[in-house]
Parts: sequence; C-alpha cells; structure tokens
Amino acid sequence: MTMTSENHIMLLADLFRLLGDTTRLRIVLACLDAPIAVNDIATRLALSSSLVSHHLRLLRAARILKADRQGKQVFYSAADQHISGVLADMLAHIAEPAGEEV
Amino acid sequence: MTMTSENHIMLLADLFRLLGDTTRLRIVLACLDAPIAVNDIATRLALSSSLVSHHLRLLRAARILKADRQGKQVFYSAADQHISGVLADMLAHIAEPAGEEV
DNA sequence: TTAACATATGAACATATATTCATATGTTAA
DNA sequence: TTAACATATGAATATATGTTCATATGTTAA
Repeated sequence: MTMTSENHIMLLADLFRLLGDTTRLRIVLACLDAPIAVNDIATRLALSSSLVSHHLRLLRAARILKADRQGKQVFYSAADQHISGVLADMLAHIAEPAGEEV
Repeated sequence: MTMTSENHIMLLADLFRLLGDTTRLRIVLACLDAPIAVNDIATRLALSSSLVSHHLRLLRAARILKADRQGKQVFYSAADQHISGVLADMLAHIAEPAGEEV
C-alpha cells in the first residue's frame, strides 16, 4: 500500500472515478445481484437505454462489469468479487460515526 | 448491499468521486502511512500548497482524512480504517487477471 | 429477404470541476 | 506590537464529462 506506482494510481483513480457518478453507481448496484439486460437496467432505473449503454461501455472497459450476450439481449454482471468488497467497505465508512477514533 | 437508498448512493458516489482524481488520490495515499503536514505533502508530491489545501478541504469534509493542528502545522491522516480497505480491494481488482471468472 | 427488437455509438451541448493566482487567516518567535 | 511561516479561501479559467438526440449495428422471427 505504501508503494503505489504512478501507473497503479492512474488505474485506481479511473476505477474510483467511474463509481463516482450516481447514475453509473446505480447501474453497477443493479448488476450486483444477478446478470441483468440493458433494457431492464434502463427500465428499473428510469433511464434511457442509450445512456445506460454509454455507461456500460465505460464500466465494461474498466472490467467493473462483464457482458454476456444471450440472443438479442446482453446481460451485465460484476466482473469479479472485489467491487462488492469495495462497496461494503465504503458503506461501512459512511456508517462510521463522525469524529470517532478507530 | 441489495437495498441501497438513494441517500446512501449519493454519499457513496461522493466518496468515490473524491478518490477518482489522481492528485487527490496521491494526497490520500501520502496520508495513510503516518500523519503528514500540508507543506510536506506538497513537497513530496511536487504540488503547490494551495492546491493541496483545496483538496484537503474536500477530503476532510468527506471524512476521508482528519486534521490535527500542531502549532503552525496541520497534520492530516486517515479518518478511519475503511479507506485503506477500499484501496486494498481496488488494487486486488487491478491485479485480477483479465477475463478470469471468479 | 424484410420487419421488429435490442444494443451500441458519434456528435453536440451544458454542466461540473481541477488548477492557478492573489489574498486572507492563523500561529509562533522576536 | 511586527515579521516570518503555514494553511486556507475566493475568483477566474480551462478542461473534463454526463446527457440527449440521431443513427448505426447486431439478432431473431416471419
């Protein structure tokens, strides 16, 4: 952790930046439970499928989500288990009472 | 994880967005080892102290870092242990071989 | 083939934000 | 008090980026 190369820092920042938009974060959360198709994400989150597709492209490029085509539809799901770990840690951070020393 | 309120989503996104900038991320990493003063961060990262201070303000407001004044200097350090957990998980995500099913 | 559906993409625009510069505030020593 | 140092902040600007709209690509059924 102490030694983090500039290369890794850029990759890390890219990942965090992608999760740092509420729309994209909601899309990621929608994909964590089970694989879900683009249109279903759009319906569930009340977004245009164009917008969802734009975001999915970025999330897939960063290997946060992976795509699986089944016929006409493309199902998206978490690329690995680390993202949910990150989200769990961040939720714990939010739950941490302000000003408490740990 | 399944149920994440809109309120929590906004807080989560705020935290990720803050870590999603390379300059701010480097500042956070510089504060993880031990408390460090503003000017020392600026020197170590070759940044202006003005820029560092601007970023520290945001990081402190999000309770990612906490401030401790000692005389003229203000030392910054991690607010709690969750952030380093998040960073460790994200580094693991980066280290994950592409295309591997987990 | 054509038609209908599902997803993806390029351009344009509006908004957000990282950085710089100047200045202000706070702290300690003389 | 003044001077020197350390940190913080406000305004301005340049850049990045989320969203929309139009259109393209890919897939299946008739």
